[in-house]
Amino acid sequence: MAKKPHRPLSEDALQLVARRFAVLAEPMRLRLIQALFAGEKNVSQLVEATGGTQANVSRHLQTLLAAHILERRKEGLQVYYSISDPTIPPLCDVVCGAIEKQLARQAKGFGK
Amino acid sequence: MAKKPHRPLSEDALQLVARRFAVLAEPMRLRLIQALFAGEKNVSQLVEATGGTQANVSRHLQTLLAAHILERRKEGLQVYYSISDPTIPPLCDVVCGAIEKQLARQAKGFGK
DNA sequence: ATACTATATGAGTATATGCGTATATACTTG
DNA sequence: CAAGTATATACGCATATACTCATATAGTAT
Repeated sequence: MAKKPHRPLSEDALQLVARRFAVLAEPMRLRLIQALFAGEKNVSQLVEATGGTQANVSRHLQTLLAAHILERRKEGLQVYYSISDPTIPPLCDVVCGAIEKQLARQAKGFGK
Repeated sequence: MAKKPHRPLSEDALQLVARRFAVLAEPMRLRLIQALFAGEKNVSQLVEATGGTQANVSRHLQTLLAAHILERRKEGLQVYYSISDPTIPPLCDVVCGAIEKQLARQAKGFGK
């Protein structure tokens, strides 16, 4: 089975892809994901790592959870979150690479 | 030079990454990108391919252009757009793969 | 010049979403 | 049971952005 090229996406799939990108389009959520690259953390640790408020961190964690990007594990009072979607790290790598090129281009004077 | 793992992103880089994801978080823009996988097209062709209005298609094209995802080429009255960022196809592949898994999971009854 | 075509943009409106404050829920301990 | 701690959520406000309609701009042709 050869690798398929880009087949057209159904309308439903399109909405899901857009939704997935939207979930990743918030700096605070990216901070959370980044903090979790090192391994699972509980909410308090994530509040500290990101500098956000507890309410806001919790909200964003729910968003990432609903998107099946994170998973949670309860241990007494604490809730530990970790990255459950293996496509997230390579995804971030690709985008970061593109951003770095863009930043490098801008550093040289981006008038083209 | 070994491949670097995930180094922490600067605040600026974080904003840019978030912005990039946001640009990709609209179904119409994904439709445009998808239509352009096959090669460059002018605005009228993209209007037809996506089923959007001319004004809306044009606006989204400007957004993609500003994000350095597309490039434009004028030929008389027509303006031809094409994908200029080589990271876009692999990016879409990764996300589409994840979405397909998610859809497959849902299809089997997603109560876990 | 005028008329026509292709594309871009300004204005207004509707919807979505992020954040802060306060409160609710869940769990532990005494 | 009450009190305390960790996490989640409801509400309201402010802002961002997608969309439509109308118009502006750029280029072609007569």
